[in-house]
Order: sequence, then structure tokens, then C-alpha cells
Amino acid sequence: MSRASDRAYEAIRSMILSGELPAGAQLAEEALAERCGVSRTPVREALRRLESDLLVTRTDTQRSFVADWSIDDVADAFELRAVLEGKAARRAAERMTDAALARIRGANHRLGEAIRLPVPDVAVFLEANRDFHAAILDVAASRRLAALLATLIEQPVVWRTAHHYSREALRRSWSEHEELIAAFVRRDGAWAEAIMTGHILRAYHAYADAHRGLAELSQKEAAE
Amino acid sequence: MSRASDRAYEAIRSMILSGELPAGAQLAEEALAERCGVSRTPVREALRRLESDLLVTRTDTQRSFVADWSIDDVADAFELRAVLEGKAARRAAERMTDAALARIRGANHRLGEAIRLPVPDVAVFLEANRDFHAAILDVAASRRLAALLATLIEQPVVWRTAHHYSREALRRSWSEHEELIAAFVRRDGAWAEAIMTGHILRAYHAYADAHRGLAELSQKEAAE
DNA sequence: CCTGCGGTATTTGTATACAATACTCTTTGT
DNA sequence: ACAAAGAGTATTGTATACAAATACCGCAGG
Repeated sequence: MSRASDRAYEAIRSMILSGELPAGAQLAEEALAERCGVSRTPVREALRRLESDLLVTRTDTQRSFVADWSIDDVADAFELRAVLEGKAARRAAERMTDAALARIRGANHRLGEAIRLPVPDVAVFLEANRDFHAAILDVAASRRLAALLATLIEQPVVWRTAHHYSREALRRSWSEHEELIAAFVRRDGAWAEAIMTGHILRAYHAYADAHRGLAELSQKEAAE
Repeated sequence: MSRASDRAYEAIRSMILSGELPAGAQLAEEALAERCGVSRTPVREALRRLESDLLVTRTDTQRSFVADWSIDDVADAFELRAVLEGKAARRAAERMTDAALARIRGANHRLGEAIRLPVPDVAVFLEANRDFHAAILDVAASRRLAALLATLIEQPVVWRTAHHYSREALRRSWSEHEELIAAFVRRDGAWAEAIMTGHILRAYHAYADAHRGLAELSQKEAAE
């Protein structure tokens, strides 16, 4: 992460996700270069990457703006993620090895420990969760699938700051993971796919509910 | 297509697909710049795009090489395309409008004309086919789905040169499209998805059979 | 008040120079 | 003979200058 273009990518991305650069804001290369302390060259590269993440859009005349994510776009992203991660789980079940199974179990074990603490450790939860899903994707052994999911998977980072994980929701994730492991043990692709698809869609609805709550909240604020 | 980086992209891409740059060949920016008649800057941009197309891979130390596509990778790409285009067809069926339906019918009509000629016009066939699928993707109205499919859809260009379309195969495409239209008319998402998935998978097997044929052929040549 | 037109200011695209990094092939020591 | 080290070469990364394209703003005419 020491290359200037990587730093620019991370910097701009976090400015977008934090709301420091609001949806619709123009992203002029020179201004960003100054803010990131690098020249325009790496900024251009970062913008192209963010564009392929759909975090940035470009007009027909090549100007870049912060993309605005409607609630439908988020639904869209989750729907696709549900399909693709479902496929990944199926492939993983069909190709499962003992070593991979151990890694997956390990990840969910760490996840379980983190949520049983008096105050659940959300950072550890997220890390273990990421590893759990990454391990499955590795076993699925499809570079394409991995490439497609990469743009989808880290998407709702906004959500992390907005959504307060309830202990119940965390526990539910853990137990769905356990069921997934059971499907892997039996090399049952169809079962694994079904659980994974449901797992992602449940996460989506948790997000949508939380978002609706926030929307009402800010409406109330506006009314005051 | 007048921008230098677009020309570089097209040029390099076609060099790869034509085999002029064989799998595994190193892609040095300077050399490519010279071959394309532009400077390194647009070449770098083109390489990043080709990398996200998975036509180019980079080592951990940032050197670029022509990706080598195993038969499994191709299978992978088709499998994903089948899933995603299936989804697109389902969404399209659920959102179909009369205008869109007219466009889709128009495309398949042109396709039908092209293949009923004494000598089928493959160029027109391909153009109409592309438009048919593009129209469906438009109706599906999912930017993400469009973005993901974009990298998959134009993939097997190699195939076009290798595969001799039989009149029977062309006619089969046309009639599958007609069935898809029937599903659209009835707004039946599940039906549309099923047909589309089958449509893509049939294309895959046609490709795989042709490829197997070619492989045997070149084995024979090697033996001589 | 709105619309179209220039001219100016911004912004992006490309080329090039130089710096940093990685590769290669030879040399040297065990 | 083999491994490690190092110099020299090849390749990529970044900054910067200039060119081309585009947007903005004020003004004239309807």
C-alpha cells in the first residue's frame, strides 16, 4: 500500500464512503492530487479503479463525479452478490478439501468467540467473517467469480458505520455459517448454495431495515 | 475511439485475441507504446483495462503478461455468463415494455433474415445477436449486472474466427430467441431465465465441441 | 426574461523525463 | 559445483509540461 496510486485510491475511497465527498460532487483530478499529496498520474489510476467499483461515474465528456447510490442500486448489488456467492458456495462444496474445511471452521470459531464476549468485538467479527467468505471463494477456484465478487463484496462499508449490530444478528450469522459448514462436510452443493443465498439476502434485509430507520430519523430531523 | 488510450486498448486486445501476442508473452509498456504509436501513458491505461477483463495478468511485481486461458477458464466464463444472463432475462421479463419488446423483436427479425440468405451473413447475424442481448440487458435495468456482464460478454472473440457457424446452429439461436420473446410477452421471469441459461450453455457446448475438434487437429499436425 | 454566442477558465489527455524497482547474468567465495 | 552478491539492464512508477477538449460566464439580441 505504499504506492502513490494505492494511497490515492484508499484516500479517495474513504473520502467518498465517509461522506466527506458527497454524492454528486465533482472529482477534479488536480484538486484530488493536492488533497492526496500526489500528482495527477496516480489519481487518474485511482479514479479508474473507483469507476469500475461503481463508486465513481463519468459523464460522456470524461468528468468524474461521486456516484449516487440509490436504495435500488444497493438492492441490486446485494441481489447479485446473493446469486454469485451462492454459486461460489456450491462450487466450494463440490471441491471441498479437509484443509480448506479446517480454515473455514477456524474462521467461524474466531467469529463465535468474538461475539460471545461481554461486549462483542465487532472488528474481530468482521475480520473473521471476511476470512470465512474468502476461504469459500478460494475453494470455489474460479478466478472470474472472485473477480466479479471483489467489486461487490466490500461495498456496503457505509453500512458498517450506520448499522449497530445487535447480538442477535451476530449470533444468527454465526449459526448460518455453521449450517454452511454442515453442507460443506456433506459436499452438498445445492444445500450450500441455498444457505449462502439466504445468508446474503438476510444481511440485505437487515441493512434495508436499518437504512429505513435512519431515513425516518433524518426526515424527523428535517421536520424540526 | 479516437482517444489514444482507446486505440491502444483495441490494438493490444486484438493482438492478444489474434494470437499475435501468445499466452504468456510479456507486455512491456514501452514496446507496446511503440507498436501502437502512442506513449506509455495511454498504454498503461489500456493494460489496466485488459487486466480487469482478465486478458492480462500481472505478477506480484507489476509485470504484465498475456493471460493464458485454460479450457477451464472458458468454461468458467460461460457458466457465469449463463447465470448472469439468466438473471438479466428474468428481470427483463418482469420489467418488459412494449417499446423494448419491439426492439427485441426487431433484432431477432434482422437475425432471421441474415441466416435465411443463400449464404448466411455472419456479420449481420453477430450484430443482430448483440443487439438482441443488449436490449434485454437494458430492460433488466441493473447497472451492476450490465457492468459485470460487460467483461464476460465479448469474451470469446477467438471463437468467432475458429468456429464455423453451421446453418443449423444459427437457426437454433434464432428459434431460442423466439421462445425467449414468448416468455417476455407473458412477462414470465422464470421461463425467460430458464431459456436464457440454456441458450448460453448450448453456445458453450458448441464452443467446447469445436475447440475439441481443433485440439485434435493440431495434435495430428504435431504428430506429422 | 430567455436564448444563443464568444471568449476565458477549468479540466482532462498525452508525451516525456527522471526515479525507483525488479530482473539477469557474471563474479566470487565456500 | 553451487549459492550468494552485486553491477548493469530492463521495466515500471511518478511528476510535470503542454495540448486538446469542455464547461462556465457575461453579453447581445430577441
